[in-house]
Amino acid sequence: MPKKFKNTSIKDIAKEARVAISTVSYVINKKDLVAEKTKKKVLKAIDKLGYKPNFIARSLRTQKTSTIGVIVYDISNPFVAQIVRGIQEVAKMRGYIIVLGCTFNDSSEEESQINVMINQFIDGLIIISGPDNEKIYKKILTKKIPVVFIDREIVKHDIANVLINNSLAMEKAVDYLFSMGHREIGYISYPIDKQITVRQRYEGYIKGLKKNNLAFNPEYVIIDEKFADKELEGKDMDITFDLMQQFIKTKKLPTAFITISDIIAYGLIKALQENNIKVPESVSVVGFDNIMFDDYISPPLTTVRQPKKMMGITGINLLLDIIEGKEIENKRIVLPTEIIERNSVKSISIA
Amino acid sequence: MPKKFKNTSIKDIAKEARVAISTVSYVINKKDLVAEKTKKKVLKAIDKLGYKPNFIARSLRTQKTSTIGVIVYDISNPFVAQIVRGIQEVAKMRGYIIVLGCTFNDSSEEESQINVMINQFIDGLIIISGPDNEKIYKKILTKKIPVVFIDREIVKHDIANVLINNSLAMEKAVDYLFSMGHREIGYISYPIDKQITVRQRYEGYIKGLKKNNLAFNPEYVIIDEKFADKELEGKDMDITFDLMQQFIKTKKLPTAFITISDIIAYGLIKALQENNIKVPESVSVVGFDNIMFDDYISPPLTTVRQPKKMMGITGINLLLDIIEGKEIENKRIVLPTEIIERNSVKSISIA
DNA sequence: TTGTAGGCGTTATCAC
DNA sequence: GTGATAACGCCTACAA
Repeated sequence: MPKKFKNTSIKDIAKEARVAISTVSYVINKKDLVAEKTKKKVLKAIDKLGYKPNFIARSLRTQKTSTIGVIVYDISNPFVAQIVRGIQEVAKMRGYIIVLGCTFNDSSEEESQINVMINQFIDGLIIISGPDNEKIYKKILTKKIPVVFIDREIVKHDIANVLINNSLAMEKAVDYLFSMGHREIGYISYPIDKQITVRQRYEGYIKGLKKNNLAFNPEYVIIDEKFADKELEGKDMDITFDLMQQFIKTKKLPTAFITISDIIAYGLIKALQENNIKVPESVSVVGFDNIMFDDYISPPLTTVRQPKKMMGITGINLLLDIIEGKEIENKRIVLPTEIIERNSVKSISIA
Repeated sequence: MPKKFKNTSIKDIAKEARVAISTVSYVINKKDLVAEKTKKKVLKAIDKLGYKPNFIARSLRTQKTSTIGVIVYDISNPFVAQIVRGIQEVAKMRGYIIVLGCTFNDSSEEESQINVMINQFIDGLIIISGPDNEKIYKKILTKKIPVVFIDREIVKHDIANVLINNSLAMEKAVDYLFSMGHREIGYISYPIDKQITVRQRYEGYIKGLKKNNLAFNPEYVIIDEKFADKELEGKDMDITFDLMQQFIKTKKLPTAFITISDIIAYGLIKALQENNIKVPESVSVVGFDNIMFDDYISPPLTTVRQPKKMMGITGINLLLDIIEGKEIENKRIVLPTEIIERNSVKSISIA
């Protein structure tokens, strides 16, 4: 065992400054309760001994840790990294510390991580995406721990959310493609039964089709269980690529595809190009998320922007407001999306 | 204030099971010290009341938190995200929790983050990249807190590192380009005076040039202060793009560029293409890192692979070994790199 | 304005 | 094998 260096404690300061322990505590916390003269003495002692209050002891005493847990499914996904970034920034600003947990979309892993965190060392929790999990929602409700979910809608319970309008976003994507003359619009998605978010997007797609009097063609939609495989880390691109290689060989292509993530769009585009199908000349594609590489692939990707960083910022602010007992007017915050036009969609003339 | 739910404590269990507090503690920790019968009683009580030991109290008592801090400069950078991922995986396996801090390459921010963490609530620290900072090294040394740096070499002090051989990696990149017939090799990098790592790469570049009897042409190297601007989040691509737009207008291009990161390479390629300069037909480019998008840009990027996840895994294992007092044979671990050939480099015939 | 003392939930050291 | 009790470092009544 590496010998733990005995840190100077409030006691040492008291001795050094020749005051009572509580006096030291007062100057640290309630700055104005102590006479100027004693205060100075204490401060000097603190400085001299390089004293720093002990987080752990303080937490034990106050039952607050100023620590908030963040559960994500994959920190190396640019979409979530961007959200975490937003969280991190305001957490720091508001004096909180971030504890990170990755689940890799494994529900049992998620449960265990949340359990560890909830277990009294966290003031609040932010959970980003991931499959629906009723068990966890129940737990959170009974434990009464402050939680906000980002990009994961909980409909049945009164739990705080920050979201986008997934259905509407997709509907608008269809509208957009329609307005560009597309009449055969494909769709690539994760399985829709595991996550409400994903299901809502699909519903938006269907709705958009209907609204524009487009026939729904199941041939054009690719929804595959492989996407749900938790072993495949960040491999959505590769999965899509493989799926499309297959698709191209056996089926007729629509004139455009909508995907539920930019990463999937990347895989799609690559597969298309590898088969000498030009994007956007032969088939258009619109992604989802607007991650920072969209400008740098070719063609630059037209996509639905999610306000990632803002989702993080909004989420943590909401959470901290709850923790700090502020009045919350709205526990379900919906942020706007928009279509970012780049060059992966071509307008086609209507025959 | 949301009323904190009083959690069941070891005391409650003791009462419920009609044994002493210490007995409960024994069954939790030293499983074999207690008679089978009492053990069962206790376990039953624990189960009944849903008791979970309190991390904070335990930490206060044992002076260990099973928490390790990870300081990164930008969590949304795919290179660091991948390292963090490796860290996260083994941390979980070995029973530790990760606390994340982002510095955005701001040294004073880094100092403050490290200070907060060192401040008694962390068993050890991993620091990923970032500019050299003598002050921090001193601090770490005096505090005697277990630390390992990843991708950031500390030469003057006896501090644990996991690294690649930056110089050699670059040298090999030059060799590679040379072997493909290139004689004019440009170089794009962060300022070399802020980070040893970056400087070493530059030295490797120079060395590679010399070794192959290539003249060093300062016209071909782009090293710009803009890269050091901490305000520009994940904007290396954009910075490079702008820099190159300028470069292309005013200077003669080499036949190939080496960059110190794939992200920079992306910006470079885009600028080239925007100016109708074909990659790799007119100029070749080799990146650095091998991030997961390299296969999906066009042309797919030839690059120097860093074993990112393995760097994370190695780093955390080293750290935990130190924390747990294991014998360390080597505090400076160098991991191998390799060139990944894709399609951004063209072999040119030698006139 | 300052000092005393109890307790947050554990673990560890003693006795018994 | 089990039970009492003192710490870990801090905060906060309450008393002085």
